[in-house]
Amino acid sequence: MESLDFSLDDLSIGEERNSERNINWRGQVGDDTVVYKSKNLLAERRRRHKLKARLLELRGLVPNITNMNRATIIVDAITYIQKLQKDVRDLGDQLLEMEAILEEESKAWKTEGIGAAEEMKKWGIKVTLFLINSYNLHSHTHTTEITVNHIDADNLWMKIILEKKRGACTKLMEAMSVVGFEFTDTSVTTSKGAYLITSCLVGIRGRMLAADQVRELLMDIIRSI
Amino acid sequence: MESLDFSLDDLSIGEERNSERNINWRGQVGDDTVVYKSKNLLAERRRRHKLKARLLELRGLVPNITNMNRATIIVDAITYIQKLQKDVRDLGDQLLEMEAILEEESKAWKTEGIGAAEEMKKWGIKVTLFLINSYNLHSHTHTTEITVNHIDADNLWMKIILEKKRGACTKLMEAMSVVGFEFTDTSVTTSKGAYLITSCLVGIRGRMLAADQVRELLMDIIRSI
DNA sequence: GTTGACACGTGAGGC
DNA sequence: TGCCTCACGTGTCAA
Repeated sequence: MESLDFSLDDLSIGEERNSERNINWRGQVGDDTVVYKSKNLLAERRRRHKLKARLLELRGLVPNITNMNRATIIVDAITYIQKLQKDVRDLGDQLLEMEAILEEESKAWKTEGIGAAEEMKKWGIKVTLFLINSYNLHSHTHTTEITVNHIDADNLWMKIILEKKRGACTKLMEAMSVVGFEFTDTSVTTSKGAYLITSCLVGIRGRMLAADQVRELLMDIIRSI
Repeated sequence: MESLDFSLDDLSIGEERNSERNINWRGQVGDDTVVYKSKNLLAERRRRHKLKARLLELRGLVPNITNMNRATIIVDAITYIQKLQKDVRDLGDQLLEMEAILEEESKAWKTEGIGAAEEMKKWGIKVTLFLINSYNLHSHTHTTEITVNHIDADNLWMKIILEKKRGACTKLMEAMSVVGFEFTDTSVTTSKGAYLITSCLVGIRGRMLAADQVRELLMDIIRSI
């Protein structure tokens, strides 16, 4: 359609003079020189140059240069943008994952308290030991009460009410550490010959036992003390 | 439009053959029909359409669309690529930083408290702690704060903010127990490289030292750790 | 009426 | 040679 119109227009223009707007006229100068006149000739030239400059600028941004062609420049830019978008997505995911890990670690730091697992366990033991030492009564374990609840996948909250017995808590902590548990945010209170121990239990990541199992474990340990 | 063009071109091409290379000539067919002849007319048209398609595809990738212009499409693509590059850079930096932190934490985990002071500073813990304990006495290290108050004749209340260090708390407790003190109602919290220990100190009856003396004792112990 | 943007056909030049 | 790419001038349409 357009080409048909153009051809007709060109025919008319070439053949006869037209005074319409955007008047471009081809004046015959002399015998063989044809002078082209168009009002937007210069503007069009500027536009073309600008576009070319933009394209070159775009090409300068793309590291993977396969060709100088206009089409390939754009294609390269497209693939580059896609790669960048993918990179951003991947990096964002990775960063989120890292943040989650950091958050978890920071949580672990906060709850765990003592840096090394061993240290923490010893720390808990010491606390318990001192509490034990502060009261040197002997008794049996028939008043032991143990509560274990899940906080999340890797953390348990436990409460133990335990009759005072020398070294009991130490051994408890040591035994728990042996099987991979650590005590964090431990609080020990003594009252009327009993310990009240509340603590967060941090298990080995991904290998946390069920609360009931931990409770049984604690029971066994206390029984063996 | 396009199909019409193509058909027209095909028609024109089919009508007459020209053997000149790239030479297009306008032949009069009949009385008023002018047939344009160029061998690359169709190819050029394809090329233009392909370029346009690429541009549209590029535009489809860029979220910030200001205009449909060819130039603005490219400009938008340029700015978008720059933004993406910046994002990638920033995310990479952030990720590197995160990895460094993780590395540091794991190192600190391994070396157990060597970098605790730096970590405390890094997290701004020291400032907070000093603000909290600014009225307290200073010990030999910047990051240790000790407060000791009398509760009654046989009991002291103490608070220690201590840089995390392997075995520090253990040794502290052991040393205190050696000289006849016991810890009761102890709470230990660790956060970002610091211990916060609050405890009641029970001394041997009738031999309780003054609070200052206990504080000095604690400082000596900590200093020796 | 002017301006900007487009598509078009075409010639030139590079593999 | 043919194919491909580009720049150019131009007509047309919309703002």
